Amino acid sequence: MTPVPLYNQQSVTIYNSLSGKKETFTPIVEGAIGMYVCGPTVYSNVHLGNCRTFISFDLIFRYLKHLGYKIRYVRNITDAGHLENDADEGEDKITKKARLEQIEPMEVVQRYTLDFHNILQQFNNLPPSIEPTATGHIVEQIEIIKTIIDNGFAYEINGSVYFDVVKFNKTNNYGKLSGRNLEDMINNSRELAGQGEKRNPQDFALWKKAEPVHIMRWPSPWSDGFPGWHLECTVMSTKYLGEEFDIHGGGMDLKFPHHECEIAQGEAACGKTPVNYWMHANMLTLNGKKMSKSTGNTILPHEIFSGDNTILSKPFKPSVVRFFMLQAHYRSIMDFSNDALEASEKGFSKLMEAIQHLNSLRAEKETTNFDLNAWIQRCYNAMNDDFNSPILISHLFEAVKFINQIKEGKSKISEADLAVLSKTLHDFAFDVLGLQASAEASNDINTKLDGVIELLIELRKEARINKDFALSDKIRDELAEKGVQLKDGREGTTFTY
RNA sequence: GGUGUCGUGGCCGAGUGGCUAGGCAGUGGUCUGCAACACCAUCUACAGCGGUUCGAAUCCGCUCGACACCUCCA
Repeated sequence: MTPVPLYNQQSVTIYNSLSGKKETFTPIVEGAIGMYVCGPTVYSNVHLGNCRTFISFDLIFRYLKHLGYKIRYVRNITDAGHLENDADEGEDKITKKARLEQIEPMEVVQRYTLDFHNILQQFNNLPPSIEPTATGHIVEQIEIIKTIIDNGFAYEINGSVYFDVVKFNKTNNYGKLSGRNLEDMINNSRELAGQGEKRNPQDFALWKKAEPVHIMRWPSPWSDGFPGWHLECTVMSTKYLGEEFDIHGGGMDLKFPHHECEIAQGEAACGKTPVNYWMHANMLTLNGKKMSKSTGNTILPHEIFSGDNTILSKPFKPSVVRFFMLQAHYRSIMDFSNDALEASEKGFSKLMEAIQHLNSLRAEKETTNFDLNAWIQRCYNAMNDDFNSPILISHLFEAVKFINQIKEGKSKISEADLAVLSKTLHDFAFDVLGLQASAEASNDINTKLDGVIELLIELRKEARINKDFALSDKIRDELAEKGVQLKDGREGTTFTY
Protein backbone atom coordinates (compact mmCIF):
# COMPACT_ATOMS: atom_id res chain seq x y z
CA MET A 1 0.00 0.00 0.00
CA THR A 2 1.39 3.39 -0.97
CA PRO A 3 1.52 5.74 1.99
CA VAL A 4 -0.44 8.98 1.69
CA PRO A 5 2.08 11.72 0.87
CA LEU A 6 2.58 14.28 3.60
CA TYR A 7 1.46 17.07 1.30
CA ASN A 8 -2.00 15.56 1.32
CA GLN A 9 -2.06 15.79 5.10
CA GLN A 10 -0.58 19.24 5.52
CA SER A 11 -1.94 22.39 3.94
CA VAL A 12 0.74 24.97 3.20
CA THR A 13 -0.07 28.66 3.21
CA ILE A 14 2.21 31.05 1.34
CA TYR A 15 2.32 34.82 1.51
CA ASN A 16 1.99 35.84 -2.12
CA SER A 17 3.59 39.19 -2.89
CA LEU A 18 1.30 39.50 -5.90
CA SER A 19 -1.88 39.55 -3.81
CA GLY A 20 -0.34 40.77 -0.58
CA LYS A 21 -2.07 37.97 1.27
CA LYS A 22 -1.43 34.52 2.59
CA GLU A 23 -2.90 31.99 0.20
CA THR A 24 -3.37 28.24 0.37
CA PHE A 25 -0.69 26.72 -1.81
CA THR A 26 -1.92 24.60 -4.69
CA PRO A 27 0.62 23.58 -7.32
CA ILE A 28 -0.35 23.51 -10.99
CA VAL A 29 0.42 19.79 -11.18
CA GLU A 30 -0.53 17.78 -8.12
CA GLY A 31 2.50 16.64 -6.19
CA ALA A 32 5.00 18.55 -8.32
CA ILE A 33 6.39 22.05 -7.94
CA GLY A 34 8.40 24.35 -10.15
CA MET A 35 10.35 26.99 -8.24
CA TYR A 36 12.64 29.68 -9.62
CA VAL A 37 14.85 31.87 -7.46
CA CYS A 38 16.99 34.74 -8.71
CA GLY A 39 20.61 33.90 -8.02
CA PRO A 40 23.63 36.14 -7.63
CA THR A 41 25.51 38.34 -10.05
CA VAL A 42 28.96 36.84 -9.78
CA TYR A 43 31.19 39.87 -9.80
CA SER A 44 32.27 39.84 -6.15
CA ASN A 45 32.24 37.68 -3.05
CA VAL A 46 28.82 36.73 -1.80
CA HIS A 47 28.04 38.57 1.44
CA LEU A 48 25.97 37.49 4.39
CA GLY A 49 22.91 39.37 3.22
CA ASN A 50 22.94 37.45 -0.04
CA CYS A 51 23.26 34.26 1.93
CA ARG A 52 20.17 35.00 3.96
CA THR A 53 17.97 34.97 0.88
CA PHE A 54 19.40 31.69 -0.32
CA ILE A 55 19.11 30.14 3.13
CA SER A 56 15.48 31.29 3.25
CA PHE A 57 14.69 29.58 -0.02
CA ASP A 58 16.71 26.55 0.99
CA LEU A 59 14.39 26.23 3.99
CA ILE A 60 11.37 26.45 1.69
CA PHE A 61 12.89 23.96 -0.74
CA ARG A 62 13.68 21.56 2.08
CA TYR A 63 10.25 21.76 3.65
CA LEU A 64 8.40 21.23 0.38
CA LYS A 65 10.67 18.25 -0.29
CA HIS A 66 9.99 16.97 3.19
CA LEU A 67 6.29 17.08 2.43
CA GLY A 68 6.94 14.69 -0.43
CA TYR A 69 6.64 17.10 -3.33
CA LYS A 70 8.67 16.46 -6.43
CA ILE A 71 10.23 19.87 -6.83
CA ARG A 72 12.40 21.34 -9.55
CA TYR A 73 14.37 24.22 -8.11
CA VAL A 74 16.01 26.50 -10.68
CA ARG A 75 18.40 29.20 -9.55
CA ASN A 76 20.36 31.19 -12.09
CA ILE A 77 23.86 32.59 -12.15
CA THR A 78 23.95 36.05 -13.65
CA ASP A 79 27.24 36.15 -15.52
CA ALA A 80 26.46 38.78 -18.16
CA GLY A 81 24.05 41.45 -19.18
CA HIS A 82 23.65 43.06 -15.81
CA LEU A 83 23.84 46.78 -16.40
CA GLU A 84 25.68 48.98 -13.99
CA ASN A 85 22.97 51.57 -14.35
CA ASP A 86 20.12 52.42 -16.61
CA ALA A 87 22.06 54.96 -18.62
CA ASP A 88 23.04 54.28 -22.19
CA GLU A 89 26.67 54.22 -21.16
CA GLY A 90 25.84 51.46 -18.74
CA GLU A 91 28.62 48.99 -18.39
CA ASP A 92 28.23 45.35 -17.71
CA LYS A 93 29.16 44.59 -14.10
CA ILE A 94 31.25 41.63 -15.08
CA THR A 95 33.12 43.56 -17.73
CA LYS A 96 33.83 46.40 -15.37
CA LYS A 97 35.27 44.10 -12.79
CA ALA A 98 37.32 42.29 -15.40
CA ARG A 99 38.89 45.50 -16.59
CA LEU A 100 39.68 46.59 -13.05
CA GLU A 101 41.42 43.35 -12.31
CA GLN A 102 42.96 42.87 -15.74
CA ILE A 103 41.56 39.44 -16.29
CA GLU A 104 39.10 37.72 -18.57
CA PRO A 105 35.43 38.28 -17.78
CA MET A 106 34.84 34.58 -17.47
CA GLU A 107 37.68 34.42 -14.97
CA VAL A 108 35.73 36.77 -12.74
CA VAL A 109 32.65 34.65 -13.24
CA GLN A 110 34.51 31.46 -12.41
CA ARG A 111 36.14 32.83 -9.29
CA TYR A 112 32.99 34.20 -7.72
CA THR A 113 30.80 31.31 -8.79
CA LEU A 114 33.15 28.98 -6.94
CA ASP A 115 33.08 31.27 -3.93
CA PHE A 116 29.29 31.32 -4.02
CA HIS A 117 29.03 27.52 -4.17
CA ASN A 118 31.63 27.07 -1.48
CA ILE A 119 29.88 29.41 0.93
CA LEU A 120 26.41 28.01 0.36
CA GLN A 121 27.73 24.52 0.86
CA GLN A 122 29.17 25.53 4.20
CA PHE A 123 25.75 26.82 5.15
CA ASN A 124 24.47 23.36 4.22
CA ASN A 125 22.24 24.64 1.42
CA LEU A 126 21.06 21.94 -0.93
CA PRO A 127 22.09 22.57 -4.52
CA PRO A 128 19.29 23.59 -6.86
CA SER A 129 18.05 21.13 -9.45
CA ILE A 130 19.29 23.32 -12.30
CA GLU A 131 21.66 26.27 -12.10
CA PRO A 132 21.62 27.88 -15.54
CA THR A 133 23.75 30.82 -16.60
CA ALA A 134 22.77 33.87 -18.60
CA THR A 135 25.63 33.42 -21.05
CA GLY A 136 24.47 29.89 -21.73
CA HIS A 137 21.09 31.17 -22.90
CA ILE A 138 21.90 34.01 -25.29
CA VAL A 139 20.20 32.24 -28.19
CA GLU A 140 16.97 31.81 -26.25
CA GLN A 141 17.09 35.43 -25.15
CA ILE A 142 17.41 36.62 -28.74
CA GLU A 143 14.47 34.42 -29.71
CA ILE A 144 12.21 35.79 -26.99
CA ILE A 145 13.12 39.38 -27.94
CA LYS A 146 11.98 38.60 -31.50
CA THR A 147 8.70 37.31 -30.13
CA ILE A 148 8.15 40.38 -27.98
CA ILE A 149 8.88 42.65 -30.95
CA ASP A 150 6.49 40.60 -33.11
CA ASN A 151 3.84 40.94 -30.44
CA GLY A 152 4.32 44.71 -30.58
CA PHE A 153 5.68 45.31 -27.10
CA ALA A 154 9.25 46.23 -27.98
CA TYR A 155 11.04 48.54 -30.38
CA GLU A 156 14.54 48.81 -31.80
CA ILE A 157 16.58 51.98 -31.80
CA ASN A 158 20.24 52.25 -32.85
CA GLY A 159 20.85 48.54 -32.42
CA SER A 160 19.27 48.33 -28.97
CA VAL A 161 15.84 46.92 -28.19
CA TYR A 162 13.60 48.34 -25.47
CA PHE A 163 10.46 47.06 -23.88
CA ASP A 164 7.58 49.49 -24.48
CA VAL A 165 6.17 49.81 -20.99
CA VAL A 166 3.60 52.45 -21.85
CA LYS A 167 2.14 50.40 -24.67
CA PHE A 168 2.20 47.25 -22.57
CA ASN A 169 0.35 49.02 -19.78
CA LYS A 170 -2.56 49.82 -22.13
CA THR A 171 -3.51 46.17 -22.38
CA ASN A 172 -1.79 44.75 -19.31
CA ASN A 173 -0.96 45.98 -15.86
CA TYR A 174 2.59 47.13 -15.35
CA GLY A 175 3.10 47.54 -11.62
CA LYS A 176 0.79 44.91 -10.21
CA LEU A 177 3.53 43.21 -8.25
CA SER A 178 5.14 46.27 -6.75
CA GLY A 179 1.88 48.12 -6.20
CA ARG A 180 2.79 51.03 -8.43
CA ASN A 181 0.92 52.56 -11.24
CA LEU A 182 2.56 53.84 -14.36
CA GLU A 183 1.01 57.32 -14.15
CA ASP A 184 2.61 57.89 -10.75
CA MET A 185 5.91 56.59 -11.98
CA ILE A 186 5.90 58.90 -14.96
CA ASN A 187 4.92 61.89 -12.85
CA ASN A 188 7.33 61.20 -10.03
CA SER A 189 10.32 59.64 -11.69
CA ARG A 190 13.63 61.22 -10.97
CA GLU A 191 15.63 62.79 -13.72
CA LEU A 192 18.34 60.44 -14.86
CA ALA A 193 20.99 61.10 -17.43
CA GLY A 194 21.31 59.12 -20.60
CA GLN A 195 17.77 58.04 -21.26
CA GLY A 196 17.91 59.69 -24.63
CA GLU A 197 16.98 56.99 -27.08
CA LYS A 198 14.20 55.39 -25.06
CA ARG A 199 10.66 56.47 -25.77
CA ASN A 200 9.93 56.55 -22.07
CA PRO A 201 12.09 56.54 -18.96
CA GLN A 202 10.18 53.50 -17.71
CA ASP A 203 11.10 51.44 -20.77
CA PHE A 204 13.79 48.89 -20.04
CA ALA A 205 16.41 47.26 -22.22
CA LEU A 206 15.94 43.83 -23.73
CA TRP A 207 19.07 44.09 -25.85
CA LYS A 208 21.88 46.60 -25.63
CA LYS A 209 24.26 47.45 -28.42
CA ALA A 210 27.81 47.04 -27.12
CA GLU A 211 30.20 49.94 -27.15
CA PRO A 212 33.59 49.18 -28.71
CA VAL A 213 35.22 48.81 -25.26
CA HIS A 214 32.67 46.26 -24.20
CA ILE A 215 34.31 42.84 -24.12
CA MET A 216 31.30 40.58 -23.55
CA ARG A 217 29.23 40.71 -26.73
CA TRP A 218 27.19 38.46 -28.92
CA PRO A 219 25.83 38.85 -32.44
CA SER A 220 22.12 39.46 -32.83
CA PRO A 221 19.74 40.70 -35.55
CA TRP A 222 20.01 44.20 -34.06
CA SER A 223 23.68 44.61 -33.17
CA ASP A 224 26.66 43.01 -31.52
CA GLY A 225 25.64 43.44 -27.95
CA PHE A 226 24.33 41.82 -24.83
CA PRO A 227 20.95 41.03 -23.26
CA GLY A 228 19.19 43.15 -20.66
CA TRP A 229 19.26 41.94 -17.09
CA HIS A 230 15.58 41.16 -16.65
CA LEU A 231 15.44 38.91 -19.66
CA GLU A 232 17.59 36.02 -18.51
CA CYS A 233 15.23 35.07 -15.69
CA THR A 234 12.24 35.08 -18.00
CA VAL A 235 14.04 32.91 -20.51
CA MET A 236 15.48 30.41 -18.10
CA SER A 237 12.38 30.05 -15.96
CA THR A 238 10.26 29.54 -19.07
CA LYS A 239 12.70 27.05 -20.55
CA TYR A 240 12.99 24.85 -17.48
CA LEU A 241 9.68 25.37 -15.70
CA GLY A 242 7.26 26.36 -18.45
CA GLU A 243 5.34 29.49 -19.36
CA GLU A 244 3.39 29.20 -16.13
CA PHE A 245 4.95 27.84 -12.97
CA ASP A 246 4.33 27.75 -9.24
CA ILE A 247 6.82 29.74 -7.21
CA HIS A 248 9.19 32.56 -8.05
CA GLY A 249 11.42 33.87 -5.30
CA GLY A 250 14.15 36.39 -4.74
CA GLY A 251 15.29 39.16 -2.48
CA MET A 252 12.85 41.91 -1.59
CA ASP A 253 15.04 44.41 -3.42
CA LEU A 254 14.38 42.62 -6.70
CA LYS A 255 10.63 43.14 -6.52
CA PHE A 256 10.91 46.34 -8.49
CA PRO A 257 11.92 46.69 -11.19
CA HIS A 258 13.35 43.23 -11.83
CA HIS A 259 10.39 41.03 -11.02
CA GLU A 260 7.90 43.52 -12.35
CA CYS A 261 9.77 43.42 -15.65
CA GLU A 262 9.80 39.64 -15.63
CA ILE A 263 6.02 39.61 -15.39
CA ALA A 264 5.79 42.11 -18.24
CA GLN A 265 8.18 40.10 -20.43
CA GLY A 266 6.39 36.85 -19.71
CA GLU A 267 3.01 38.32 -20.53
CA ALA A 268 4.31 40.10 -23.61
CA ALA A 269 6.01 36.97 -24.94
CA CYS A 270 3.62 34.20 -23.92
CA GLY A 271 0.35 35.96 -23.32
CA LYS A 272 0.06 34.59 -19.82
CA THR A 273 1.24 35.68 -16.43
CA PRO A 274 4.19 33.48 -15.60
CA VAL A 275 4.07 32.93 -11.85
CA ASN A 276 1.37 31.88 -9.39
CA TYR A 277 3.17 32.61 -6.12
CA TRP A 278 5.73 35.38 -5.80
CA MET A 279 7.84 35.13 -2.66
CA HIS A 280 10.24 37.77 -1.38
CA ALA A 281 12.82 37.24 1.31
CA ASN A 282 13.63 40.25 3.42
CA MET A 283 16.95 41.96 3.94
CA LEU A 284 19.66 41.38 6.48
CA THR A 285 20.79 44.67 7.94
CA LEU A 286 24.06 45.71 9.47
CA ASN A 287 23.97 48.71 11.80
CA GLY A 288 20.33 49.09 10.91
CA LYS A 289 21.02 49.49 7.20
CA LYS A 290 20.67 47.04 4.39
CA MET A 291 23.77 45.04 3.53
CA SER A 292 24.80 46.06 0.08
CA LYS A 293 27.75 45.45 -2.17
CA SER A 294 27.57 48.90 -3.66
CA THR A 295 27.66 50.78 -0.35
CA GLY A 296 30.17 48.44 1.23
CA ASN A 297 27.95 47.89 4.26
CA THR A 298 28.61 44.17 4.32
CA ILE A 299 30.07 41.35 6.30
CA LEU A 300 31.42 38.31 4.49
CA PRO A 301 30.75 34.73 5.57
CA HIS A 302 34.43 33.86 5.84
CA GLU A 303 34.91 36.78 8.23
CA ILE A 304 32.31 35.21 10.49
CA PHE A 305 33.74 31.71 10.22
CA SER A 306 37.19 33.03 11.09
CA GLY A 307 36.11 35.78 13.49
CA ASP A 308 38.20 38.18 11.45
CA ASN A 309 36.11 41.31 11.75
CA THR A 310 36.16 44.03 14.35
CA ILE A 311 32.47 43.73 15.19
CA LEU A 312 32.89 40.06 16.12
CA SER A 313 34.09 38.80 19.48
CA LYS A 314 34.92 35.34 18.15
CA PRO A 315 34.40 33.01 15.16
CA PHE A 316 31.00 31.45 14.58
CA LYS A 317 30.23 28.22 12.78
CA PRO A 318 28.05 28.18 9.67
CA SER A 319 25.33 26.22 11.42
CA VAL A 320 25.14 28.80 14.18
CA VAL A 321 24.74 31.56 11.62
CA ARG A 322 22.12 29.53 9.80
CA PHE A 323 20.27 28.90 13.07
CA PHE A 324 20.48 32.60 13.88
CA MET A 325 18.85 33.46 10.57
CA LEU A 326 16.13 30.85 10.90
CA GLN A 327 15.15 32.31 14.26
CA ALA A 328 13.64 35.19 12.30
CA HIS A 329 10.87 34.84 9.75
CA TYR A 330 12.06 35.07 6.15
CA ARG A 331 9.78 38.08 5.47
CA SER A 332 11.08 40.10 8.42
CA ILE A 333 14.00 42.44 8.30
CA MET A 334 16.72 41.03 10.49
CA ASP A 335 19.59 42.89 12.07
CA PHE A 336 23.00 41.31 12.37
CA SER A 337 24.98 41.72 15.56
CA ASN A 338 27.57 39.91 17.58
CA ASP A 339 25.32 39.75 20.66
CA ALA A 340 22.49 38.18 18.70
CA LEU A 341 24.87 35.59 17.23
CA GLU A 342 26.23 34.71 20.65
CA ALA A 343 22.71 34.20 21.98
CA SER A 344 21.91 31.99 19.02
CA GLU A 345 25.06 29.98 19.52
CA LYS A 346 24.05 29.08 23.06
CA GLY A 347 20.53 28.20 22.03
CA PHE A 348 21.85 26.13 19.14
CA SER A 349 24.14 24.14 21.44
CA LYS A 350 21.28 23.53 23.82
CA LEU A 351 19.17 22.15 21.00
CA MET A 352 21.93 19.95 19.62
CA GLU A 353 22.84 18.59 23.04
CA ALA A 354 19.24 17.64 23.73
CA ILE A 355 19.04 15.80 20.42
CA GLN A 356 22.18 13.90 21.36
CA HIS A 357 20.69 13.04 24.74
CA LEU A 358 17.89 11.24 22.92
CA ASN A 359 20.24 8.31 22.35
CA SER A 360 20.88 7.79 26.03
CA LEU A 361 17.33 8.21 27.35
CA ARG A 362 15.77 5.21 29.06
CA ALA A 363 12.27 4.41 27.87
CA GLU A 364 9.52 3.73 30.40
CA LYS A 365 6.13 2.11 30.07
CA GLU A 366 4.34 5.36 29.49
CA THR A 367 4.83 8.97 28.47
CA THR A 368 4.08 11.73 30.95
CA ASN A 369 3.84 15.51 30.73
CA PHE A 370 3.99 15.65 26.94
CA ASP A 371 1.36 15.33 24.23
CA LEU A 372 3.55 14.07 21.43
CA ASN A 373 1.02 14.04 18.61
CA ALA A 374 -0.25 17.51 19.38
CA TRP A 375 3.34 18.74 19.49
CA ILE A 376 4.15 17.21 16.10
CA GLN A 377 1.14 18.85 14.53
CA ARG A 378 2.12 22.19 16.01
CA CYS A 379 5.52 21.83 14.39
CA TYR A 380 3.88 21.21 11.04
CA ASN A 381 1.40 24.03 11.60
CA ALA A 382 4.29 26.42 12.12
CA MET A 383 5.93 25.48 8.83
CA ASN A 384 2.62 25.31 7.02
CA ASP A 385 1.99 28.90 8.02
CA ASP A 386 4.23 30.55 5.44
CA PHE A 387 7.32 28.64 6.58
CA ASN A 388 7.42 30.10 10.07
CA SER A 389 10.76 28.74 11.21
CA PRO A 390 10.97 30.84 14.42
CA ILE A 391 7.76 29.28 15.67
CA LEU A 392 8.99 25.84 14.70
CA ILE A 393 12.18 26.47 16.65
CA SER A 394 10.20 27.56 19.70
CA HIS A 395 8.38 24.22 19.51
CA LEU A 396 11.66 22.36 19.21
CA PHE A 397 12.71 23.98 22.47
CA GLU A 398 9.59 22.58 24.13
CA ALA A 399 10.91 19.17 23.18
CA VAL A 400 14.33 20.13 24.52
CA LYS A 401 12.76 20.96 27.85
CA PHE A 402 10.89 17.66 27.84
CA ILE A 403 14.05 15.70 27.04
CA ASN A 404 15.90 17.39 29.89
CA GLN A 405 13.04 16.61 32.23
CA ILE A 406 13.27 12.95 31.30
CA LYS A 407 16.98 13.12 32.00
CA GLU A 408 16.18 14.59 35.40
CA GLY A 409 13.65 11.85 36.09
CA LYS A 410 10.82 14.37 36.18
CA SER A 411 9.06 13.07 33.08
CA LYS A 412 8.83 9.76 31.31
CA ILE A 413 8.62 8.58 27.73
CA SER A 414 7.55 5.26 26.24
CA GLU A 415 9.73 3.37 23.83
CA ALA A 416 7.38 3.99 20.91
CA ASP A 417 7.11 7.69 21.69
CA LEU A 418 10.86 8.01 22.06
CA ALA A 419 11.32 6.67 18.55
CA VAL A 420 8.72 9.08 17.17
CA LEU A 421 10.11 12.04 19.07
CA SER A 422 13.60 11.26 17.86
CA LYS A 423 12.51 10.90 14.24
CA THR A 424 10.50 14.11 14.32
CA LEU A 425 13.27 16.13 15.91
CA HIS A 426 15.82 14.82 13.44
CA ASP A 427 13.49 15.52 10.52
CA PHE A 428 12.86 19.10 11.53
CA ALA A 429 16.27 20.05 12.85
CA PHE A 430 18.41 18.43 10.17
CA ASP A 431 16.25 17.82 7.09
CA VAL A 432 13.96 20.85 7.23
CA LEU A 433 16.01 23.51 9.02
CA GLY A 434 19.17 22.10 7.52
CA LEU A 435 21.21 22.38 10.70
CA GLN A 436 24.35 20.30 10.98
CA ALA A 437 25.24 18.46 14.13
CA SER A 438 27.23 15.44 13.02
CA ALA A 439 30.35 16.85 11.44
CA GLU A 440 30.64 19.80 13.75
CA ALA A 441 29.61 17.92 16.82
CA SER A 442 32.16 15.21 16.25
CA ASN A 443 34.91 17.78 15.84
CA ASP A 444 33.63 19.48 18.90
CA ILE A 445 33.61 16.22 20.80
CA ASN A 446 37.13 15.39 19.71
CA THR A 447 38.26 18.71 21.07
CA LYS A 448 36.44 18.08 24.29
CA LEU A 449 37.81 14.55 24.53
CA ASP A 450 41.35 15.82 24.20
CA GLY A 451 40.67 18.20 27.04
CA VAL A 452 39.30 15.39 29.17
CA ILE A 453 42.36 13.25 28.61
CA GLU A 454 44.65 16.15 29.42
CA LEU A 455 42.75 16.53 32.66
CA LEU A 456 43.18 12.85 33.53
CA ILE A 457 46.88 13.14 32.84
CA GLU A 458 47.05 16.06 35.21
CA LEU A 459 45.20 14.10 37.91
CA ARG A 460 47.52 11.15 37.43
CA LYS A 461 50.50 13.43 37.82
CA GLU A 462 49.13 14.70 41.12
CA ALA A 463 48.46 11.16 42.28
CA ARG A 464 52.01 10.16 41.48
CA ILE A 465 53.40 13.12 43.36
CA ASN A 466 51.28 12.03 46.34
CA LYS A 467 52.51 8.49 45.84
CA ASP A 468 48.94 7.36 45.28
CA PHE A 469 50.06 4.81 42.74
CA ALA A 470 46.91 2.77 42.93
CA LEU A 471 45.07 5.75 41.47
CA SER A 472 47.75 6.68 38.97
CA ASP A 473 47.98 3.14 37.63
CA LYS A 474 44.22 2.88 37.45
CA ILE A 475 44.07 6.00 35.27
CA ARG A 476 46.85 4.73 33.02
CA ASP A 477 45.57 1.16 32.70
CA GLU A 478 41.93 2.02 32.17
CA LEU A 479 42.78 4.61 29.55
CA ALA A 480 44.92 1.99 27.83
CA GLU A 481 42.01 -0.42 27.95
CA LYS A 482 39.91 2.21 26.14
CA GLY A 483 42.57 2.64 23.48
CA VAL A 484 44.39 5.69 24.82
CA GLN A 485 48.10 5.05 25.30
CA LEU A 486 49.95 7.26 27.78
CA LYS A 487 53.65 7.86 27.24
CA ASP A 488 55.84 9.18 30.02
CA GLY A 489 58.74 11.19 28.73
CA ARG A 490 61.25 13.72 29.97
CA GLU A 491 59.06 16.64 28.97
CA GLY A 492 55.95 15.21 30.57
CA THR A 493 53.22 12.82 29.55
CA THR A 494 51.79 12.60 26.06
CA PHE A 495 49.12 10.34 24.65
CA THR A 496 48.03 8.72 21.41
CA TYR A 497 44.76 7.14 20.34
C1' G B 1 8.85 64.17 -3.53
C1' G B 2 6.05 59.24 -4.66
C1' U B 3 5.01 54.19 -2.89
C1' G B 4 5.29 50.59 0.84
C1' U B 5 6.78 48.14 5.38
C1' C B 6 7.71 48.47 10.34
C1' G B 7 8.25 50.49 15.57
C1' U B 8 7.39 44.42 21.16
C1' G B 9 10.75 43.76 27.66
C1' G B 10 18.56 44.42 28.91
C1' C B 11 19.54 41.94 23.63
C1' C B 12 17.56 39.01 19.38
C1' G B 13 12.90 37.88 17.73
C1' A B 14 7.40 35.45 17.16
C1' G B 15 2.34 36.24 17.61
C1' U B 16 -2.51 37.84 18.58
C1' G B 17 -9.04 41.62 19.59
C1' G B 18 -9.69 38.69 25.78
C1' C B 19 -5.93 32.46 27.25
C1' U B 20 2.49 34.64 29.80
C1' A B 21 5.93 32.42 21.93
C1' G B 22 10.94 31.02 22.09
C1' G B 23 16.34 31.88 22.62
C1' C B 24 20.16 34.81 25.28
C1' A B 25 21.02 37.73 29.66
C1' G B 26 19.17 38.76 35.09
C1' U B 27 17.06 37.16 39.99
C1' G B 28 15.54 33.31 43.81
C1' G B 29 15.64 28.09 44.79
C1' U B 30 16.87 22.45 43.93
C1' C B 31 21.14 19.55 42.65
C1' U B 32 26.76 19.80 43.68
C1' G B 33 32.63 19.24 48.18
C1' C B 34 32.57 24.06 45.12
C1' A B 35 31.15 24.95 40.25
C1' A B 36 29.17 23.99 35.38
C1' C B 37 24.99 21.50 33.11
C1' A B 38 19.99 20.57 34.08
C1' C B 39 15.37 21.33 36.70
C1' C B 40 11.62 24.57 39.39
C1' A B 41 10.06 29.60 40.17
C1' U B 42 10.44 34.68 38.73
C1' C B 43 11.29 40.33 37.05
C1' U B 44 11.87 44.10 32.85
C1' A B 45 6.91 44.68 26.83
C1' C B 46 4.01 45.80 23.04
C1' A B 47 6.68 54.26 20.08
C1' G B 48 3.13 58.52 21.53
C1' C B 49 -1.90 60.58 21.40
C1' G B 50 -6.96 59.92 20.23
C1' G B 51 -11.13 56.62 18.48
C1' U B 52 -14.09 51.83 17.80
C1' U B 53 -15.18 47.80 21.46
C1' C B 54 -17.73 44.75 27.25
C1' G B 55 -12.33 44.35 26.31
C1' A B 56 -6.70 46.45 22.03
C1' A B 57 -0.22 45.76 22.29
C1' U B 58 -3.55 43.43 18.25
C1' C B 59 -8.69 47.18 14.34
C1' C B 60 -9.12 52.71 12.69
C1' G B 61 -7.06 57.87 12.59
C1' C B 62 -3.20 61.25 13.59
C1' U B 63 1.89 62.37 15.37
C1' C B 64 6.87 61.00 15.86
C1' G B 65 10.74 57.67 14.38
C1' A B 66 13.18 53.84 11.40
C1' C B 67 13.86 51.15 7.08
C1' A B 68 13.07 49.68 1.97
C1' C B 69 11.93 50.55 -3.23
C1' C B 70 11.53 54.48 -6.91
C1' U B 71 19.13 53.86 -9.76
C1' C B 72 23.07 48.25 -9.60
C1' C B 73 22.11 45.15 -5.31
C1' A B 74 19.62 38.80 -2.21
